[in-house]
Amino acid sequence: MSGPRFEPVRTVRAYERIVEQVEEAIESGALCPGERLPSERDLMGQFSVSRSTVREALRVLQARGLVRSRPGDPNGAEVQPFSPAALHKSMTTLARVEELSLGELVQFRMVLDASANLLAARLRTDEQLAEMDAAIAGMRAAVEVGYDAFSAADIAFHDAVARASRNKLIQICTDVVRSIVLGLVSGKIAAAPDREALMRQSIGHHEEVLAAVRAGDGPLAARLSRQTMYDYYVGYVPQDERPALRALLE
Amino acid sequence: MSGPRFEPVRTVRAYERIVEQVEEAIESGALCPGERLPSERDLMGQFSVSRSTVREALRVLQARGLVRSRPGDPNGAEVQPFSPAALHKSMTTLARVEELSLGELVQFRMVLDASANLLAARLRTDEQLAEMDAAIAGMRAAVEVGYDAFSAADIAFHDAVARASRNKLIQICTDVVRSIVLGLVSGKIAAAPDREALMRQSIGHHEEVLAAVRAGDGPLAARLSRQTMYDYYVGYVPQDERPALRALLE
DNA sequence: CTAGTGCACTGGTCGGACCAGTAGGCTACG
DNA sequence: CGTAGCCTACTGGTCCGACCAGTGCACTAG
Repeated sequence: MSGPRFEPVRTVRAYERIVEQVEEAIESGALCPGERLPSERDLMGQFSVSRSTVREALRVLQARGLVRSRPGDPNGAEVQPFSPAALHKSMTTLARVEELSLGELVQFRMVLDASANLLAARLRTDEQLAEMDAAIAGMRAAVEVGYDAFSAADIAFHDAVARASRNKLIQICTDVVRSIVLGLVSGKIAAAPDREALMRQSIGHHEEVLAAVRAGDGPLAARLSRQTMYDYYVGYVPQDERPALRALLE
Repeated sequence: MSGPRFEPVRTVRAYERIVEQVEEAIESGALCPGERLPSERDLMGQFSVSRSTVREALRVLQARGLVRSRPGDPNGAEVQPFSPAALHKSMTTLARVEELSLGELVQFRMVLDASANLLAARLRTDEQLAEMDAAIAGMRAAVEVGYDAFSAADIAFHDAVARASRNKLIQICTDVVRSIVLGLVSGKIAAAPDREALMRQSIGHHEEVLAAVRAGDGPLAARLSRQTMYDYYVGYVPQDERPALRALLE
């Protein structure tokens, strides 16, 4: 039997075709960030569809972070530079819907940050090293100011390390996962009675990590960074999840 | 001067409010996967907006993978179980728009896979070990069959390891990044003249990794897995990106 | 020459309409 | 009595026309 193998036909909605075409134009570089799409009324002519259909397509493109439209703008929707906002959104959703635990998130940060340090120890430039120095100086100055300033300086340090890894994926995932973790625990940290001691301890740890990066000792920097993050967050991770975190500390 | 600090008012579109409400209902668990939303005509009553507005909201929710609607379905849109499809989409966009290089992608896979192996060596169950055995047996059997079957068995192995890590984030990111990498190189691998030799070499490497996981030697499993992936993909990575990959091999 | 005012356009929203599907109840036939 | 087939009452997808509140720009009045 088995005649010609027919595939089930997928009915494609009109607005999906529009999304595909615009997406292709953007991803291929035919449309660059900052450029404008034609107005909705023009697009309905070009695609031979109604404005409702054009608008549904634009809503999807906007949800994916590719374009943005402003009411009243005499030009059409603006092509956006890529931002991890969409990535962030879907990962946040994942964290809430799939019940990603704080332990898993911290564990993932340990993996990413350790890798970034491992690579940074080999690939960092002197400028990046200076950025890390400045970030730690900022942390030290921020102890007196408050937790928010401290956290900002801490983020600056980890961002500098991530950039030094020269891997954009590591940078972006680091950023996304960190903001989710901080959203879960920053309130608790800010309210901790011994937060000043925690901050001072964290600064010492960061200095050790930076010394390893400066010395070009990647494995050491990775191990120290894992330990640093473990110590900083372990207090907020449920007891039964801690063994999984310790599994990363050799 | 400095009177009361006024914040700029953010004009919120009607459809965004709808998205927020439905999103909240899903993420809080008030709406579970498989449940149905009211029909669009019901929703326009509940939200006191027109159907166009309801539809734009549904388009956004659908783009985020939270709901799915079928024409003709007497029930409304169906709440979807979380799928990494949206994550996959935004990461693929990132890869195209931001010109994520193959080197960065492979490097990220090395990081993820090594971490998964490190954790799996400690946390794996006997069943998961059996799955990995079966996957390698499948790889061996598939050498004669062809590259597609081999690749499928290879994927099964890495999936088993990722599951054994007990970190959902690692599992999902592994899946997403792998499919992007395979989309870039699977054609080249399938066409490689020496692909049978490559497959046999890969099987040997996987066996070594599995032995380390079985023995509970996490660091060894991690190192071997990095080496395995490096050897498998290095031929497709441009010369100038290879040093960054080797930086992960200590 | 500048400050102010319209105007022509934008996107956001509304309401109504039609179509092609689907599901499930109803009917008529075996 | 059981079932095959039709029928209806819905669904989502698309279209149309309209109105509103914004925005940018050209034009005008001082």
